[in-house]
Amino acid sequence: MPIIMHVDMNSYFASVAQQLDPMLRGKPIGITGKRTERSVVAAASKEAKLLGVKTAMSTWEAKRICPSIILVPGNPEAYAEITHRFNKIFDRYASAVQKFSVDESFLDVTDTARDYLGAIMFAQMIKRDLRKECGEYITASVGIGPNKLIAKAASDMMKPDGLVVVRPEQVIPFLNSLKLKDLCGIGPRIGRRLETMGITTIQQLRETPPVILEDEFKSYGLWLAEAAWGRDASAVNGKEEAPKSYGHSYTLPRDTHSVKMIQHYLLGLCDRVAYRMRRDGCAAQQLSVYVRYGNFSGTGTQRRMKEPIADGLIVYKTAWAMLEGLLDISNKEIHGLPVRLIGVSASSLTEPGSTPSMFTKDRKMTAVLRALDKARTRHGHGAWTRASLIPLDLKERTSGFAYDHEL
DNA sequence: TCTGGGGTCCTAGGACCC
DNA sequence: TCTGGGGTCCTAGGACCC
Repeated sequence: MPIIMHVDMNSYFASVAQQLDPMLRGKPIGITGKRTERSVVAAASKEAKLLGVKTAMSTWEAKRICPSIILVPGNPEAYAEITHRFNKIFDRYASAVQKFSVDESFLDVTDTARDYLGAIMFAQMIKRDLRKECGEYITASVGIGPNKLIAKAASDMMKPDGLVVVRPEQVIPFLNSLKLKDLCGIGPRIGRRLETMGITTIQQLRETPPVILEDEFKSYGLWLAEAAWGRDASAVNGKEEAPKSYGHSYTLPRDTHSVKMIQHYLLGLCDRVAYRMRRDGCAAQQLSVYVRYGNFSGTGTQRRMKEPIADGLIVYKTAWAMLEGLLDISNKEIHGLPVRLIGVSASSLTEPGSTPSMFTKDRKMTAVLRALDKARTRHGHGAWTRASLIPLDLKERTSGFAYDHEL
């Protein structure tokens, strides 16, 4: 029987901010995107949580509930650095480590810890190493169980800095103490659908014949039936998988009917997507665009490429043609609902490292892109920007809009 | 001026081909 | 009374996770 550990960093982004900046320690802080307006709290410090701030709450509401909150823009480089450090710690204790997100990992300690007592010791050693090597403010909640599903639910039970162990014989009583939504995989929609079927507890889910669940949820129903018993056969996958898509989206500074404004931000998004593809030596065979309107409804479309693309301008021209088909446009104005957010995503990627000449036929352009990419690799995304992105940038700034000019 | 931004996987239905 | 059937590609949309 496997022994799996799930390590979940507590208030991760906020903890990193407090670790790096002593002025933020002991204070209610919220981490936002690069912009604080029209954004949400990606992570709240424990002080902010005590005052009622929750993850994913709009910054607007967070400020209303907790006027003393300090909003801090995220610092992706710092997270990557600390994530790298704790991954090195995990490698010491586990035969396989699977990164579940930037702040969560699964560890297979079956062969290294040997038994649950050994796993508990490992968990304590990992916590000690984390403090020592990542900082006093970086703490984690650890769950230990016979599979990923149980380990993950266990780590959620005690926060912050918790350690919860669920031995195989304790799985059923443990599950019976949880709510349906505590299982990773049962979100609000599935939860509501189960409720309309009269299933409100994990116990009831377990007593429901799998075939009924399969009828309602297709193959997902069979997964639900297994999950109700605390079964999860998926292994800890230690291999680093190449991304399957690269996407960026952006909520505009204000809802708009302006074609120009949308084209402006779209070009920035496409440039970023294309840059990441070139950096990783791949190209897109499928492109998706997405629009969210002012009333939060949305629509999208995707298109197969005749040949793989990785040039920002080509990505942009394609994406705009697709977006144009989605929007009702005449006289450079969009009709109907104003646009709130636009997004672009590149998928069906070619094998990394397989891109011959960056998929642009123009050799001069290839050389230009290569030089520009080099500058970004060395000096960051702000190293250069397209001239066409500047006018609106200045206009935005003089009109008092705070917005990310790196776009 | 309530509701971000990054991903993954699955299903359904139509087109198309043999 | 009528409609083939199976596989694959493509697009749209929905669900989940952090």
